[in-house]
Amino acid sequence: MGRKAGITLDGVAVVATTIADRDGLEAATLTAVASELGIKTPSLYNHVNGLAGLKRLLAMHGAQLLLDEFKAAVGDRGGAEALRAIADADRDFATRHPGLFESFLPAPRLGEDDELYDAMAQPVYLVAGVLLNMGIPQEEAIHLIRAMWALLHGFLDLEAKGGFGMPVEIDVSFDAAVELMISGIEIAAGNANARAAT
Amino acid sequence: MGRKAGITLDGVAVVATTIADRDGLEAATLTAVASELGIKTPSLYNHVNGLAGLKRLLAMHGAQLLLDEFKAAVGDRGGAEALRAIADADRDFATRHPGLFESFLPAPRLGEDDELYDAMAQPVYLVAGVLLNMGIPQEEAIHLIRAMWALLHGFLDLEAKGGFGMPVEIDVSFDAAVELMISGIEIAAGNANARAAT
DNA sequence: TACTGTAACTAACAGCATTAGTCACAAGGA
DNA sequence: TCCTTGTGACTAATGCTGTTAGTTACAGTA
Repeated sequence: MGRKAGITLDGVAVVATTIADRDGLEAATLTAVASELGIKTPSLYNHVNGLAGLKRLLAMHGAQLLLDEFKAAVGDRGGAEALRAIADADRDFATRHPGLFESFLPAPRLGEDDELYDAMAQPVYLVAGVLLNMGIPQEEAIHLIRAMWALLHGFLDLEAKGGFGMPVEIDVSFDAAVELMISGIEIAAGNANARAAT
Repeated sequence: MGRKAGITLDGVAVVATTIADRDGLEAATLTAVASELGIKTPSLYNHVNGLAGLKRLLAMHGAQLLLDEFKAAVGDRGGAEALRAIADADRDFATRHPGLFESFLPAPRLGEDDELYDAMAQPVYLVAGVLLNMGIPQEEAIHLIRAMWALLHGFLDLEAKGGFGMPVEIDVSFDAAVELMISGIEIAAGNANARAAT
């Protein structure tokens, strides 16, 4: 006994992600993760600060993955096309990683866990960048980002948890909702640019 | 021992709601509820089918309360005014009953628990009624309801869980998001009515 | 008055997170 | 080469969940 089992923090994250996505976030217990890794539960404390630490690791892992996928989806596009790409990538992510996606919230309060806060803010900053590039002034962009983020989060959460009743034509609904939001944003951008031109 | 303690299902619901709203949904355990009621944990099984039953009771209670508040808020208004009233009532509800609000999702799959499914669908039907009265055809209304519902749910969930970062000007953001959605709905209603007039 | 159902109880157990204390191995320095 | 030290596994034990089984006192009804 006392052998090293070659366990890395990344390995823990991957195993926890697999379990969370397969069996639901609440199934990603210390016991389940340890068992999957072939070690006893208390040994996990050498890698992670209890259950809270495991959840944090999951959120961190998810935030980085989501940012990567956003960047890949956006490429060098901008404007409405970039927003559509982000929306689709977000839904794709939520579909492929339901457990990880769920671990995203609650967000830490600012000053509580700055590193995690920062990681989770990155995808939002990316959206912010798109809006600012469209010519929307910062004071206005805050509200539009929140609206966009709320729509995406709400839609995907409802979809994941069956809150839409019958799962009929949800693809159409998603596209319609995103287009609705994008038109609103484009109108705001148009107004802002018109003001700037005078 | 063996005395009746005069406990009603409604009493259980009220106590559970109080705890959930005060200390968070996860604090509404069988032990906590039983303790607050002055009985032992296993005795709760005479009223409620375990923890799942308690959560169900909470969701049921919340759905009915929300429907009442929606109806009171809407009154005999219609159109955009009704939608604004619903949005504000929803946010008000989420603020006053954070635990209860959280218990709303996950929704049961259709056929799994029809009574709860129906109770949770009522508030949605109310929104549906408003849209149909605005002249929006049913096929289109489905998508708009989902968008509206997703926006509200997402916004309130993010707000409750601190997902917006700094809590600055959230009132403004909420109004802006709701107005954005309502303009989209009004445009759709205008188009539909124009088509109908020809 | 006897009967029956309800709603409380005690006892016991399993699964979870968590803490404390122990021990084997691997690596680095004398 | 040997000794020291730190890492990362372990066992043991605790407390808090929910849950089941079996028991018992009371209230209302036949």
